Amino acid sequence: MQVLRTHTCGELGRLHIGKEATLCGWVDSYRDHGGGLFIDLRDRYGMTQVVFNPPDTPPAIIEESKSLRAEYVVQVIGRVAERPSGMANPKLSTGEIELRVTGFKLLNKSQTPPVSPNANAQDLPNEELRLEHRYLDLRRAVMQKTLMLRDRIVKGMRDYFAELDFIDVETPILGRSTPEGARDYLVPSRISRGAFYALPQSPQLYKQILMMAGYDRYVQVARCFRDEDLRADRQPEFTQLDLEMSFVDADDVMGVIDGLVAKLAKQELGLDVKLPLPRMTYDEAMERFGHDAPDLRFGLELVDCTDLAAKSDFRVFSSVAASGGRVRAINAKLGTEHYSRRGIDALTEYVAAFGAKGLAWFRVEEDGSLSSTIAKNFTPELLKEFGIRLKAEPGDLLLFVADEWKVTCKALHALRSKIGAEMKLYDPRAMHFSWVVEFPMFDFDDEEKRWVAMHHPFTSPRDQDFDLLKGDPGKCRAKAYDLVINGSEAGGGTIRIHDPGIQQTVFSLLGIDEHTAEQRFGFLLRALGYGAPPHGGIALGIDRWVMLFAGLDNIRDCIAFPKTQRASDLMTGAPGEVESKQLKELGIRIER
RNA sequence: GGCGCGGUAGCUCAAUUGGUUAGAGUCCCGGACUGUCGAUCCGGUGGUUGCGGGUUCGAGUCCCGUCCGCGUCGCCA
Repeated sequence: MQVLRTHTCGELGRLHIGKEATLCGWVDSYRDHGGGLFIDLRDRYGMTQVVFNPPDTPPAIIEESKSLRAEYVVQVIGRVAERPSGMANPKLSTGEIELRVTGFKLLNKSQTPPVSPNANAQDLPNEELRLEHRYLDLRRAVMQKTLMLRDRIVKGMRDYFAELDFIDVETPILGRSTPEGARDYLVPSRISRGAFYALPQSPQLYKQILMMAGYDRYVQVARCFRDEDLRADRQPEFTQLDLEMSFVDADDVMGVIDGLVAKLAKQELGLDVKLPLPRMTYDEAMERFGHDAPDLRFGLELVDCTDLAAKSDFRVFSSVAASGGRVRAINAKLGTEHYSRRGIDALTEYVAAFGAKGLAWFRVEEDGSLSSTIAKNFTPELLKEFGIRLKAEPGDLLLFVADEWKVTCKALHALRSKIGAEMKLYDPRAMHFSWVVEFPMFDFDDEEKRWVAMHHPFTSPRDQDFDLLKGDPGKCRAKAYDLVINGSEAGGGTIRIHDPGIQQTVFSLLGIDEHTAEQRFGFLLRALGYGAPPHGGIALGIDRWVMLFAGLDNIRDCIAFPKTQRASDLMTGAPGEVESKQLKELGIRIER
């Protein structure tokens, strides 16, 4: 047969009635009625009911069709026919028609699949099996839907930037290790024995060099690698839409991304996103939400009560206030109904994982008074002040964390997220896009007793903060911006330093002396000395975009061949051992 | 590395306080059936309870260790 198929399983409809068609696909399910047999034939375009029935189908073919099982691959030739009245299936896009078989060929058999491509959500096999037999798992309609969404998102991005004159430039995968930042994946060099390449954590330095080379708008769909522990939204290799622009400030970069967000939100979700996207400074985000990527789909904001706490006789509050810590709270509106004493205990246990030593709480009674096991430590007047500060109304649950600033942020952010989800304070299908800007340049590493770059060492401080570099680095703010979708960091970028002097200053502040800087970044410093344009850019986490656009809660379902929590590939068995000959060539001996 | 959840038939799950021969649905195998679409009906096969040790008259169940998967803290410029 010359033509294996004339149509796909998703395209036949009323228009084709009476025509002959040849379909190929997988047997999704079969229904044997003795005299005749139905199969649902599936490919990535859809499903079509195929009928083996006299008089259309010759007896020999009907006999042959009896051996069909799930996932057999078949070719069927037949006539497209309208289904008998009352027999249409509204669940299928092709449900008004069926293919009445006249010719048939079994293209391949299948063993009984351990992972059923047609399993419904509650009978989904465990993930271990799905990953081991990924070729079967990827046949499932939701997986195909997600990967097709991913394709449209990436294509949408590529088209968008191409229209804006960005050019796609590939950068090396084999690069050089930079000790700052995440752990590198290393690749040993055979030729330079004892030396290693590192897989890129991002194409950061290459894209800056491209700006210095005059390619003023660069874009790349770039694979990135970080050898850190995995999470539901984190894989060791992931994909970024990476871009860089010359002669721009932060507003220009955010403006470009605003346009992309609007385009893709319209294209994929039918949403009209209002531009410009809302912006919030890092300081405001930390104060109101305790996190640099706040979920703005709901309220439940943090409220500072340190001044009131200082006036109480409750030692936990007063001592924290006296020692420079913070007492902050959230008001779970009408939360007493949702959280019993036991429920509050569970919340207390939950925040303990984030370093909070306890969770103080008050219920707001019918008369507006605050009740709690700790209420006796507060005067009625003070309780009233707390109530006013937190806008307390009957039925509300007030939850306090008293600790150093960082702990109150972590614990209350986690608590806010948990309560927001548990009390269903937002529509899970809602989408919220925003920017968080003006991040601190540096974070003080308490263990190593030194400043570390919050973003990366090439980030430019705000113009008005240049003097703070030498005076008070902790107050210095960066030209940095993170794109936040539903409480997830969906992208981040900065305007870079283009002045070699400032770059040196930042290096020395980070404890990178001239010699080390020369060794690691000499090429960048030299390039800065040959007419580097002001430049900046951003990288968007494509896997996360797909996850959020698809409404999924884990990133593995957005990646065709993901890794497990132990960073292994259950299908191929990677990482695997290698021949001793290979190790010998590389001069590597394994310690056991 | 820490904490938590899970691992029982090919698959999804159940199994009371430690107690008879570890069950159900589905898949698979055989049979019946001319319109189903989660087809239906009848019959049947199928088990190293992840692995190793221990306690016990007796372990899927309790204890110790270990492997694997998931979530999370640390980590992730």
